[in-house]
Order: sequence, then C-alpha cells, then structure tokens
Amino acid sequence: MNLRDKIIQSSLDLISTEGYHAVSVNKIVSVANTSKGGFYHHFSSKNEVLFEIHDVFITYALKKAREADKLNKSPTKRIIKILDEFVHVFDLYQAHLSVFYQEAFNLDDEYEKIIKEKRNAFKSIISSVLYDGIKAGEFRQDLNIDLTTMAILGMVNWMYKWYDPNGKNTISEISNFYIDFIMHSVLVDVKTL
Amino acid sequence: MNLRDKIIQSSLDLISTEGYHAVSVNKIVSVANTSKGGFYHHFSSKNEVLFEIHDVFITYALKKAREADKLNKSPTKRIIKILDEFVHVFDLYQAHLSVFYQEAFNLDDEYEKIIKEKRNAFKSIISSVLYDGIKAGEFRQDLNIDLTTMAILGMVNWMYKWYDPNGKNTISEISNFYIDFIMHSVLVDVKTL
Amino acid sequence: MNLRDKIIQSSLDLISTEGYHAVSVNKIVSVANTSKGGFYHHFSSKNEVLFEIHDVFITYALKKAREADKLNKSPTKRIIKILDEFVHVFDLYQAHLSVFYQEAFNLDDEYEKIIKEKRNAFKSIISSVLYDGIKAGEFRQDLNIDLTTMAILGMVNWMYKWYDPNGKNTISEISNFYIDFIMHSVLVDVKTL
Amino acid sequence: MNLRDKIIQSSLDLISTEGYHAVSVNKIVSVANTSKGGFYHHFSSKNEVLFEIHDVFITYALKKAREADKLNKSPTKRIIKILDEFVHVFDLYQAHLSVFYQEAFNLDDEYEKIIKEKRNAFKSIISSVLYDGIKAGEFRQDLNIDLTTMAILGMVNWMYKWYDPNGKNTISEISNFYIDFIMHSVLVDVKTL
DNA sequence: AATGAATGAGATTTCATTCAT
DNA sequence: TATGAATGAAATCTCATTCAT
Repeated sequence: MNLRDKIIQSSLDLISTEGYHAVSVNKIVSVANTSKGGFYHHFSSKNEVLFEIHDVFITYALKKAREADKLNKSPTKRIIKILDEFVHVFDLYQAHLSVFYQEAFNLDDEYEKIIKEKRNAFKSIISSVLYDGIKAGEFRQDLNIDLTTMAILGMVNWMYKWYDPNGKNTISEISNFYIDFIMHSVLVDVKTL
Repeated sequence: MNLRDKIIQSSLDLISTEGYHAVSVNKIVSVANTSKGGFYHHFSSKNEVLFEIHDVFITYALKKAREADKLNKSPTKRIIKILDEFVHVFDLYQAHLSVFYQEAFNLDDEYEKIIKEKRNAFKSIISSVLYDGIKAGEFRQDLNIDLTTMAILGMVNWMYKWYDPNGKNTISEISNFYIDFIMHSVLVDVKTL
Repeated sequence: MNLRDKIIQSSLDLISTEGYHAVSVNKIVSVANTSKGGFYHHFSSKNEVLFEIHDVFITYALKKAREADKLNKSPTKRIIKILDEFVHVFDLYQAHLSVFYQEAFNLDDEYEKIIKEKRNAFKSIISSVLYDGIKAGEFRQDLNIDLTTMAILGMVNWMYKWYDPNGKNTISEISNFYIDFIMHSVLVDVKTL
Repeated sequence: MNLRDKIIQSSLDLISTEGYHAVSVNKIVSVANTSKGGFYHHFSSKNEVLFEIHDVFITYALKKAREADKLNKSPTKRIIKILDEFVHVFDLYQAHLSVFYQEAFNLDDEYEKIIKEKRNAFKSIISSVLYDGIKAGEFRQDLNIDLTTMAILGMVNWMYKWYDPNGKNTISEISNFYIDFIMHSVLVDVKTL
C-alpha cells in the first residue's frame, strides 16, 4: 500500500468516526505514519482528501447503477437490480457512505460541483426507470416520480445512520426487504412480483 | 424578543445553513447584535446552544407523536395520523431539522444522551403502532418491524435534505404521498385505505 | 455576620486554597451567597479584598510584636516572647498567612506600599531586639543582625507551607522548638536559657 | 540557542518577575521573538513550560544534595557540605527558585506529582543526615528531626524572597552564616565546629 | 443596599498550510 | 519523496467591572 492510499485510508477511518472537523491533519499523518510534508506532497489540501473519499464512492455507485440500468430487461427487473446493487454498496463502502452523507457540505465549491453532478446522475437513473415502468404499465399510473425517487433514496440512504454489518439482518435480507417494501408501493399488480 | 432567544434564533439560522463548525461564536454574536460576554452570560458553551436547538425540536415532535398515538383509533388510523404530524413538522421546524440530522454528532456527551433518549422514544412509538397493526390483522403478518420502522423514518427524515417550502409540492401533498406509499407496503388489504 | 464580612471570609477561604487568580468574583459571590452588585457595593475591586486580608493579618501580627517588645524585660526574654507570639499567629491566622505569603505580589501598587511598610516595621522589631541583645552582652557579639533576622523570619514564615493544626506537633510545641533552636544560635551562654 | 531554549529562558525571566498568571503566552512569544505556533510546536501548554522550569532546578538541587550526601564523611561534615551546596544553588538558579517557591501550586496535577516526589527526596536527605548525626552522637539527642528539617529548609528557602547577588553579603558569606547558625543549634558540642 | 444582564478585552489553544532542507 | 519546524489567523471561553433598575 503506497503512502497516498495509506493517507486516504487513515483519513477515511478517522473522518467516518470522528467527523471532518474533528480530524486534524496532524492526526491523519500520525495514524498514517507519515509527516506533514508527506501529506502535502500527495494532496494539496485536507479538503482534497475529503473529495477523494466522496469521488471513489459515488463513482463506484454510479457505475453499478448504470450497469444495472443497461441490462435489457423490464423496468421492474431493472429497478430491482438497481436497488439490490444500491443496498449492497452500503456493505462495501460503509465508511465512505458515512462521510458522503455527513460531510458533503464541507467540500470546497469546486469539488462539490463535481460530486453533485454524479449524484444527480445517480438520481436520474432511478427517476427514469420509474418513468419507464409507468409508461410500460408495470408501475402505478398515479405515481409521483419525484417524490417516489426521494422516498426510495431516503429510505436506503438512511441506512448510513444505522446499518451494522454485525447486526440482526444480513445485507441481503435488508436488500430483499427494501425491494419488497418499495415494489408493494410501486407495482400495479403486486402478484407479479 | 429577549437576548437569549435572539441568540438561539441567530445560531439556528447560521448553523442550519453553514454548519456547526463553520459558525463561530463571533459570527453568532455579530448577527444577534450582542457581545461574547452576552453570549456566555446566557449559555455555558456554544454546544449548549446546539443542544437547545435539538431539544426544542425533538420535544415538539415527540409530543405530537404521543398525542397522535394516544387517540383511541385503529392502528391504521393511528399510523396515518402519526405520519401526517411527522411530515408537517418538517414544514414548521425546517431549520431545526437540518441541524438535528446534520449536527447531532457534534453534541457533547451529556447533551447527546438526553437527545438520544427522546429520539428512541419517538422511534418506539412507530415500532409499537406497527406491532399493534400486525396483531390486529390490519398490517401484513410478515412485516419486519425493525426494518419497516427504519424505512419509514429514513424516507421521511431524508426530507431534511430536499424539502423546500416553495417547491413543487405542498407539505400536505407530500404527507399524503408518504402515507399512500407506506400504507401500500404495510396494509394487508390496500382497498381498505 | 454582615455581607461585607461574609465576602471577606468567603474570599479568604477560596483564595487561601485555590490562589488569587483561580478565584473569580463570580465564585466569591456564589459562596458568599450574594451578587456582583453586592460585591461591588462593598468593595471597589477584587484587589481591595485581597488587601483587606493582608491588612487584617499584618496589623494583628505587628500589634502583638509591639506589645511583646514593649515589655520591660531583657532582650532574651523579649525575643522569646516575640517568637512565641509570632508562632502562635500561624495558628490563629492560618488562611490569612497562606494568602499573605503567596499572593502579596498580586497587590496593586497603592495597597502593596501600605503592606510593605507594616511588614518592614515588623522586621525592624526583630532586628532591634537582636541589636539590644548583642549590646547587652546576652547575644553573640559576632552575630550578623540582618542575616539572623532573615533566618528567623524564614524559619517561622515557612510554616505557612507545612503547618497543620491537626499535625504531629501542637502549636506550642512548635513554638518551644523554634525558641530553643534559635536561642542556641543566638545566646552567648546557652545554659542561661 | 534553539527556539525551545529561548522560549524557556524568556518564560523564566518573565514569570520570575511578574508571576505565572501575569505572563501571557503572547508576552512570552513576543520576548522570545517567535509566534504562538512556534510556542505550541515545542510545548503542549503554558503549564508545561512552568514544569520545565521547576524540573530543571529541582533535578539539579537533588543531584547536588545526593553527591554531598554520598561522600564518606561524618554526619557533621555531610550536613555542612549539603547546606553549602544548597545555599549556593540560590546563586546559580535565582530566577528558577522564585518560580519554584512562588508558582508550584499552579502546576497541573500530573506535573505537580513529579515535582513533589523530587522535593520529598530532597527533604529526606536532610532528615536522614540529621538522623545519622543523632545516632552517631554528634547531634543533640533531643532534636526533633521533622521540625529541625523544616526549620532548616525554611531558613534557606526563604532566601528566594530576599537574596540579591549584588547585596551586602556574598553567597559564600551567607552560606557560612547559615552553617554556623544551624550547627550551633544542632551540635552537641559546638567547640568541635 | 442589592441585583444580574451586559460588556469587551484578552486568555489559552488549535490548526491547515508553507518552506528550507 | 519526505521531513518537521515555524507560522499566524482564528477558535472558544473567562473575567473584572459597569450600570440601569
């Protein structure tokens, strides 16, 4: 593991548990076993590290959502796949997610802009599969797409506040639960599930 | 409006838009048109102001939920009332809610403990109405109470990230949407809705 | 006990244990069960209270030393009486003494001047009885008066660092010890003791 | 002279004349010609500097007392050597001593503990040479060891209040005076001096 | 005589960042 | 690549004192 990655990993561990402002560059370099010089050789600022953490995660989540979305399947099957991938991301990127949802507003403007775009792209994938489902007659015609999108995102995103890999339910159980819960509200005919 | 309230209001405005750490006591007293001495005469620390903001909100939300819960009605009617009150809180306490969900982890231990208790009490109200609904045969028998509680909370809480009083949908529309969305997933027979 | 005395007493208790700077006017008024207004009604400043504590003590000590010195007795008997009174003051004014020797340098110039004069007057009494004793042939001819004065003062004053009314030795035992110790060094013929 | 030493020296000069609380970090860095950052790069707190000053002095004094004590000589010769070294310390470490006796109670607990131990070790050396002298028949059998120890310490320590290197008496004259004064009170037979 | 809200200067400490090596 | 001493702006909080009531 090279120094750059060691710094990112240490920052991630610290920021996800203590928060961006509570973590000083001093603490990071001490945990990463390097020096101030080492840090600033690889990053132009503490904020850049925060950006890296955001970017790694959203890039991965977006890629997974796009892959799921591109499968030539019915909207129902596509949204189920998207949700399944989405929920599983919370298992793979737990620490990143805490940072992503808790510290995003600390990003400098230039970084925030980049992240925001990717986040909107992610949201659009969900909106458009809902749109396709309604058009295809699989989803309820009276569905408010915007509100449904936000409800789904909220429900799943909130996991960052409580999901525990060692908790009562496995990530797959949680995924299945969410899919069931959402599809009940979205599908015209639940029996097709 | 006395100085104490003016300080809380200024703090709320600033923290909800800029974040706890970005807001200095200097900024607060400048906006509240007082002095550092004035600030520390009324509060023992900046953190105490943060606590006040949390406490005012959660105390109100909890009170409303308890009132809704105590109505002698069926679990279906009770959960609908609870959800309706809950969603409307986001209209009345928008700024408080941003602070509540974004800055809670900045509370000092002593304050955090108090808030945590009230938050858990709130969660329990939802869990137990779900329990009652299942027992009464109104809600689906296979419902996972814990996950359903978290799904509902997540869905609604997430509003703090996007709800805009001047946005496309009124708070009542949003409330109705959430009730419809959730009840579809929870009820045994949606036609009873 | 009137408010003024209650304030002095509370200040004395606090300053003697915690030190002048560690004791705020807030603490004093809280212990004295009064208010800022009450405090500043009776004293023009916190420093004036410090002065009062100094003055009460040095005025008493000086009075006792003068009384002992004025007895028409031999230098030997006079110095023994002076020492005995001096040591006993440490029992009566323990808290005052801690403040006197620990906090004198915190006195404002105007107050310091007054205290310094009384302190010098006290020292002069000892110097002059030593002088009389040497002249009378009772004390050693080769005695350096200044150094002997400082040695005696140091020895006794140091008690403020260690004297404990509940300790191994009573105040009278300590007094007798000091008298014996000093007289051995001072007298021409110890057998006359 | 490196920055760390320059900070200690400036602190020593300032604290010994103005007192710990009257000296701000601002003043120190201004005299030491550095910045607050420079100060806190080398010390974790203002209190740590105070500790350094205490420790340098007591470590030296203790070392000298131990060396004097370890000489294979009679108790009489040993105590004379200890006293001589002790008094001379007041010439070498005048500023340190003012701080040591005036500001020790301002040390944080962790630091105070360390200093206290060394101070007690120093006191024990005097107590035990007195013990040896009594046992050897050189010192008076009726000597109260504890009180004698405190008398000797007080007498010499008090010098921190008055000793002036440019004063009437040289440090060697003062040392000889104290030795003579103390030995007169301690020895069985003064003629052996 | 007594209150306590309000002041504002100043205290200690933190921290991201720079730079000579 | 990497170091760590040094910076200085800014943070939170304290405190003796004032003053309208």
